[in-house]
Amino acid sequence: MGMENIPTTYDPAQVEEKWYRHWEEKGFFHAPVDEGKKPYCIVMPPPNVTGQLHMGHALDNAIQDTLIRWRRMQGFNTLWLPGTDHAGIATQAKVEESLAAEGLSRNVLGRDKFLERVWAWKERYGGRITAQLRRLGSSCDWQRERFTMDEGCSRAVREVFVRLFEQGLIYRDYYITNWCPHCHTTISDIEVEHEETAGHLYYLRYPAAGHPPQGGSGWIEVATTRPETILGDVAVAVHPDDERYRSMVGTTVILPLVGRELPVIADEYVDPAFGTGAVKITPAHDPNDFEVGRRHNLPQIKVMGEDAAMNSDTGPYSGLDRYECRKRIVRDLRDGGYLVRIEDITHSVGQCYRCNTVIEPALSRQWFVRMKPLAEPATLAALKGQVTFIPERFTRIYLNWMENIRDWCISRQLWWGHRIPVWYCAECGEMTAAVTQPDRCRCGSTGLEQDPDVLDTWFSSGLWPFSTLGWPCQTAELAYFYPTSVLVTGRDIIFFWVARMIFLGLAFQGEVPFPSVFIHGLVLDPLGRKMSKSLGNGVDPIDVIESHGADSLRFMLLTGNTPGNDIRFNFERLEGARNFANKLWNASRFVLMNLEGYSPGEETAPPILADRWILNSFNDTVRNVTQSLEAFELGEAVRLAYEFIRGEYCDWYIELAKPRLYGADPLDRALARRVLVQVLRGTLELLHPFMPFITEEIWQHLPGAGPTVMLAPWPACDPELSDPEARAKMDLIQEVTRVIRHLRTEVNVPPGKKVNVLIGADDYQLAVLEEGSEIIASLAQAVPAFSRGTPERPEQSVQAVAGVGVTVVLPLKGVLDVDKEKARIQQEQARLRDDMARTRGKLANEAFLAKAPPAVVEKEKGKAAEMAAKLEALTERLALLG
RNA sequence: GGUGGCUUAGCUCAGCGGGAGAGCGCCUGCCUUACAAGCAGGAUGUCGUAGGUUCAAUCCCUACAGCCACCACCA
Repeated sequence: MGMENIPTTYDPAQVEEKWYRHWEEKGFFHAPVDEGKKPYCIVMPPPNVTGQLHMGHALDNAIQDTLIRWRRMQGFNTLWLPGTDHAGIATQAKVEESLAAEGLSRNVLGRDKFLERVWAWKERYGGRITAQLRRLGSSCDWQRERFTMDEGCSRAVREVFVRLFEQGLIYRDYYITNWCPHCHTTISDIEVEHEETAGHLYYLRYPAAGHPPQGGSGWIEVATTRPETILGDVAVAVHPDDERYRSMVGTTVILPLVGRELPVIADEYVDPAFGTGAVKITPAHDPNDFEVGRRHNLPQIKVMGEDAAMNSDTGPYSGLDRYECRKRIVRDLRDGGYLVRIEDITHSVGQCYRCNTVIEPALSRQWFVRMKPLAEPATLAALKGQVTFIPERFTRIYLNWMENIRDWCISRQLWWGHRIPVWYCAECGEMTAAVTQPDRCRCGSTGLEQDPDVLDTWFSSGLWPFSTLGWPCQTAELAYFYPTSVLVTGRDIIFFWVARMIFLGLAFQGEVPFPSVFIHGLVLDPLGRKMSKSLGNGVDPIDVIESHGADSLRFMLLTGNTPGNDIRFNFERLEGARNFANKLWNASRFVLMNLEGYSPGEETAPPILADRWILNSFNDTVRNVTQSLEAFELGEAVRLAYEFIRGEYCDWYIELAKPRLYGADPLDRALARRVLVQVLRGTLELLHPFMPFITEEIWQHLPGAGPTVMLAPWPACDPELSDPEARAKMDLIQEVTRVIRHLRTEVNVPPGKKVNVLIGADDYQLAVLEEGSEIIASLAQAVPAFSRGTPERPEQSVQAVAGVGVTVVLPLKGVLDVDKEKARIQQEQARLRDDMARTRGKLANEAFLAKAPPAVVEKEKGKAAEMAAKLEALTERLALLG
């Protein structure tokens, strides 16, 4: 390979596509079942099938790909299972929009034709996001790609529905649900976003019917934010203990404008301190009123239709939009003398999470999942540690939600989705739930009609960890890969998705779908705002890949933040990442340029200090990176690798190698080359999970490369390479080098000019520095000489002599006083021994072992081991000091 | 109303019981035969406030303040 052809700047565009194609074509992503190997599996959170990649996806997938690539190199049989979601409301809305542009609507087309259009839409845009995921470098098993509405997943959906139905865990009921007047469907509680909104509180006076009771005022005053709903009022409620209204309970009042007589009832729900302490009750249009209505057996009067326009039962208001009606009602109430006053108020108003339309609570017949029996095992699983959230605080959030969970409304008045597998008999009215369409009803009638509604999108994604592995068939994949190893997702969908996968996994597989849930934050814009279409502040990952490369994007997203925390998109850091890739590129160029005639097996001299030092450092890095990955600290892992490459390999080792490469000793030259290559190769392997493309490109250029770095064994920590002595010596040599460099600038010695240096040191240091004198000479442009002991009045010597530009007399700060240093170490050792005794005592204490959770015991053990290691290091250090 | 998070160098953020750090920016000097997307050197911090625990606290505990997020049925 001619290195002259390797350009001095790294160009991602030249290599990314090439390698991705290579990997995919060679089948490196594919994971067949192999009982001889340990499985490691992640199911990808399925993005919207017709969506486009955004930064959230980029972060999510960068994390997953890093974990997957790392485990794959560790020798696990690694399956990253990709797929897409049909995204009911979102996709249907998009297609409806495009129809509207043609002057069409879904109702004009009819259900079948409309669905054809959606499928065509899916065909057209369905490949876009998966192509974009490839550009990120995602090493998923595309041969196993799934879609929530493919045959297998649909089968699983029907199976789950029918089984839950048969267990009585799915029921159909008239209930008040969140109606989106724009999307024309019910949505579940978590799909409603509450926003603080400025509104008005209208105080209205309802006159008493007949003669006012003794002591009464002749009317009752209620407060409402939605005056148009008075048309559906059926009662006025007060708190049972409220003295002000006690005499009125049981009497009736007249509903203004309508004239209906309403009973005054007592119910604990009313807060006497709010408004007037009297509440108008509208069971068909408010969830609380609905409950009150049920308790008191009140009628439910609907006053609005699907568009949230007033219905035909509202007389003069019929046909008016709800807000238009509000204005009219207020005017009419004022004219009639019923309006007492209007107050400004800010209150939280529910909006549809898709279209931001204000939700109208509405009464309708819907399907629900009974949550209590499903939530209990899911709660227990988290309490018992069968599912662990990373970071841990999300466990509480999850538990909190699970414990207060309400029944899940799963029916949607949409067409795009899994149609509810229930058929109604025209003859007897019987409902039949079935996996496949039944021929006839139990009564014998063939007049069956399927429920028109479809299921909530999250119903099918909730089955994702097992439906994608073949369930309900007991496939080899299911047995082998379930439960999966970890779930990686954003904290915004813990409720929507994670919780549902957990309880459905427990219900149908008897096991949690994953032992760990790794939660990451949102990617915010550079100013810390959420990226959104309406703000137009989104950054397109594909643009970034094109300008800076996928590796840089991944590096930027993975560094400098911690699990669960939001991350700001930051162009400076992106450039930093690109610069780092370039640094890596050039360091590699340097190595490759110096390999002319190199053969891996050639004879070398025994390692010298510099080699021992870099190998020790590399070994430490391997250990620390691996440990960080095991703790899901990806940012820390990549930072460690970064610091090793920049701070040690590039800044020092390469510089140390230069004179050796150009020198006369062939054995030493061979040694330097060998170590340069060995460490570079290992570093590329460590970095590969984070920056797959550039590492593959360089790795392939190294002598003895295999088919792919993807399948190279993950670097192992090698006790043979551990060499604290070399580290200690190099620390001293580096310190001296830095001090000389500093003094050179202080006294303005021109860069190329050599200086004579006189260094005072103790015996131990003298030995070390003499060993390192060549290093100091070349890296500090100095001619070092050493003297025993501290030079007198060192600073003055520096000034006086350096002014001439020839000799620098150098004191070594701090390290000179060996006795002091020894004392310090001994003191620390004593403290460590103390701590260790305490920890060991704890670990020997049976009461502690019995009571403490396993995690705590493990932590204590870890601490003990850590202290032992520290102690050992200190002992070595002490020995070095003589 | 409830819960959680954040507050560390000019900016963006790591760290987290015994040395206060990185990147960018800034200052000085360098195109030194891998890299100016670079090299060498440098300046910069009462680690939000007040208490407490500890031999030792930026890190643990308590309270407070400011910002942010989530949850909640305020009519």
